[in-house]
Amino acid sequence: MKKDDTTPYHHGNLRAELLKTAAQELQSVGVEKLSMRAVSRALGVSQSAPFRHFKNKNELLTALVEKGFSQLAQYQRRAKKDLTPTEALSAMGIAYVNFACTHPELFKLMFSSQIYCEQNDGLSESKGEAFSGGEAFNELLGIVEEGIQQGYFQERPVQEVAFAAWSIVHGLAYLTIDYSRIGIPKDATHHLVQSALDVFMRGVSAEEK
Amino acid sequence: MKKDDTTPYHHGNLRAELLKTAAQELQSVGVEKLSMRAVSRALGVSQSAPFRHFKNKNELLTALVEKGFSQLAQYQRRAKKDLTPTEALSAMGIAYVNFACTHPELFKLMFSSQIYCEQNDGLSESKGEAFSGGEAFNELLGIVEEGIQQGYFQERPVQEVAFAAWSIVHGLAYLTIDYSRIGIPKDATHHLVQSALDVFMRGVSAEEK
DNA sequence: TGTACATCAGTGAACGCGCGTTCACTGATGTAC
DNA sequence: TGTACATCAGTGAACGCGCGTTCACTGATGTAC
Repeated sequence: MKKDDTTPYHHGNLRAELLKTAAQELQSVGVEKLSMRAVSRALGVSQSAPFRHFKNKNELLTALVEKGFSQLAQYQRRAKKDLTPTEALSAMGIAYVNFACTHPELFKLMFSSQIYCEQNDGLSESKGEAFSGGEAFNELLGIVEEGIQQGYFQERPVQEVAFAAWSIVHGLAYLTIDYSRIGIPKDATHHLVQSALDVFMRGVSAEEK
Repeated sequence: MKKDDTTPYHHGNLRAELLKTAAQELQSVGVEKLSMRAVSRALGVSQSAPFRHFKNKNELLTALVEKGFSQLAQYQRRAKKDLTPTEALSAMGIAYVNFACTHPELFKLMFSSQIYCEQNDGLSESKGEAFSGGEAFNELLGIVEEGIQQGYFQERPVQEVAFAAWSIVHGLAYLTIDYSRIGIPKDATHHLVQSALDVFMRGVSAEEK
């Protein structure tokens, strides 16, 4: 056990560094080219070292995804601070898209569900919590409920509205990621996201325009 | 050259069969586990045979994706037949989601942009046409324009509305694919899609409600 | 119609690659008395 | 404070695997005269 957290031992806090390096590697080469060996190499450590900290590759990826989800939830929480439900919903949407654009490969991995499906059929129970983006979705449900109660949004089943909101930002996220190199110029993206959210807000709003 | 198209030669129309088998394989194992060798094996043909018909794996995948896009456009065209713009837009959205759910792996591959990015940097010009889902997006632009001109939809820049529409159905498609095994029960999906589209249509509609 | 030749569409062996994971090991760290 | 021992976190060699792709080949098909 280390007393000195600031200056780790010569053989330091490998687990944390593995996660950090794996995240960088993921970002730069994508999931399908992410290899345990490359991560080890990047850290100057033997290729078997990671297996002291993660049972297998899948477990490393799972840890990455979990970190991703909590980071996303953080983005959301920050975005909605001190805003009316209408503004908050919009801000959270933009935060979602921003997260996706800042960490495109991580974002895709988070939602690819390719981690659990391959092997751990037995562990399915945990997915509902960790993998449906539960925390972030709960934020969303909260805002929507508030918005309806306070008369900002039209009366509709909360889950339906939340799901619709999730859909549009999810779509925006994917389109922005996949088409940033193609077709759509980078600077147009923000405007397109904004106007798509406007359309959505109008669809959900209690006011008549 | 074959005169008898119905009964191909003993060594038949391999190219077409490769595409068909690759599509099945893609559907059942996903892109990252799709291998040329597996396709060859499935067809009972030597593992080098495919390379007579496709320069490399990338070219096979590209062909698959192209077929996918034209099939998607077909879904769209069928859906909108003889409907008002409002109904058509909604029907096309449902068709889009249906396509995605029927061919989830193909759909993901189509939009993953992992095909071109790896190698063919020189071929980027063609992407605008084939890969931005051009044909399908044009269908969409057409409907939106019509809808605005005929007073069904609120006045707004056509591209913006079309992009917003695309976003929501794209998001619905991805969420439905990735969460069909998780959380959301299969039969709830259709209802959620429908209600998300309702919200969107309200946001875009010219009528005040 | 028959022969000679070119082309086409397969075969099968081989290449080199990077990967995930295991295993016996070693040296450093932490703990008990 | 010092010694004996257990545990921990690395090493490096090796395993077996499936892959994409190449290459010299062969046999069937198509073409010209």
